[in-house]
Amino acid sequence: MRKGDETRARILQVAEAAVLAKGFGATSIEELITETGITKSGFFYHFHDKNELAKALLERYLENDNRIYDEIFGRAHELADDPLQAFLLGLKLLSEQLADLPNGHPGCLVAVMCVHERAFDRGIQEINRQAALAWRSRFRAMFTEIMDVYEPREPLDPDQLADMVSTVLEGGIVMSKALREPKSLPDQLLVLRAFVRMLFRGDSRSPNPDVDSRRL
Amino acid sequence: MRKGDETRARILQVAEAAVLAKGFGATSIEELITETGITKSGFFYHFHDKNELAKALLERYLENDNRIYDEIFGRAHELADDPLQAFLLGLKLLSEQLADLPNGHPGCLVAVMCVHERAFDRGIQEINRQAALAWRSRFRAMFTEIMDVYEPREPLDPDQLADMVSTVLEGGIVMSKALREPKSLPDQLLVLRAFVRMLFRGDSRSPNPDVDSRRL
DNA sequence: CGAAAACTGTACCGGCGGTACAGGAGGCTG
DNA sequence: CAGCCTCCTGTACCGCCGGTACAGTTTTCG
Repeated sequence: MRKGDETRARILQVAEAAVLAKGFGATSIEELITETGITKSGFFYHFHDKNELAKALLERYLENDNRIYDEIFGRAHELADDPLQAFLLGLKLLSEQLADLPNGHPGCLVAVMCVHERAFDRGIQEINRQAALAWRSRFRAMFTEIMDVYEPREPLDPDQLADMVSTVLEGGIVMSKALREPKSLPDQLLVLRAFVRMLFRGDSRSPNPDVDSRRL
Repeated sequence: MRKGDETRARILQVAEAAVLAKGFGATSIEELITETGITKSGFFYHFHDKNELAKALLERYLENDNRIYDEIFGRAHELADDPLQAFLLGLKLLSEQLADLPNGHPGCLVAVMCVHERAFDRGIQEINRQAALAWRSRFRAMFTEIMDVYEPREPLDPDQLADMVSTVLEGGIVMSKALREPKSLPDQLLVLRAFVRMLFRGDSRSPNPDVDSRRL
């Protein structure tokens, strides 16, 4: 039914903001129901316990997360034919989008679930792992595409390079929260961008190489 | 008194392991006292509430954290005169030490406190911020030392470079937990190491440049 | 209209963080 | 030896929260 889904979505929306702000344990069900305007019974009609809420929260978050990456890197691939240019543009667009958030990135639910780790069941741990693997394969695809055209200066594993993108995102979120400097996260992404550009193109002060001459 | 400090230390030790495994909210005081073999009253004699426990936990963690960095990069500076070599060696030693942990890195309390954020008072948030700033100044000192000798291929801010080390460490911890691959964290550190080497030394396939000829 | 979906209301349970307070063991000091 | 201080123990209690149970009510839709 539609009405039920709408209420459920409203709970998830309120819950996500609360969990990202205070952590999962510090978010009480009672506060969620007062904010969404339903009763406790209503809450447990939708989620039979807090663990199920966590699972739904994580799934919703990951859907949105993937949608954002699809959009940004899809647009980047439309604007640039060259895979390296597209990836570098994508990182830039992502950095800009993150810099535009007035209060900084609200936080990553994957990181939240990692920190709480054993407090959740294996189902959530597995979703988390699959999410990380999905990030890896997403960015690995970009790096192998780049490596078909450019030879890296250092022989780095595309899987590890791909993980580096997620690592900088997750670490950047943690650090910008610790530092209370929202700009830190987008800046770190740009540092990564500089590293990747350096890896495949070398010195930035030399003019851009003629890309097509190196294409297979 | 010595006896009190010893009990306090035992509580902190038990608490740290529990918090890193399950998060702060999921760690109950009752479980801590059964494991340390004291009573609830005994616990509240040492820490007047859970927030104070968190504070003491964080302070203890950061002391140890700083000691480890001092040791590793101190040794690296003993073994290598050149600041770049010393830094690269330090990253390698750190990576090896992290790879030797059988179950991977247990987790970073700074990240835990960041995730829980608003659940704690400003005192803890400030300690967290100071810790991140201390990491920044530690690694910035190394990068400015390196920049006195080597010119970077890309004009990167030493503060942002310094933050990159913390970012990769924090992100690597999150990612290796999400992936359930302990090796991921040390690997990411080595990727960062390759990036830094590339930034200051260029192509790894060319022979090592004569360092002294570039020294000021 | 009727059935299923989407709730509300009430009452209750146990665990947990936290308070209050009395008292006791053990060591140090005058 | 007395007395005090540190470092606890024991007991009793409070309120919040997650969760259960279940009966009843409204809303939605075929």
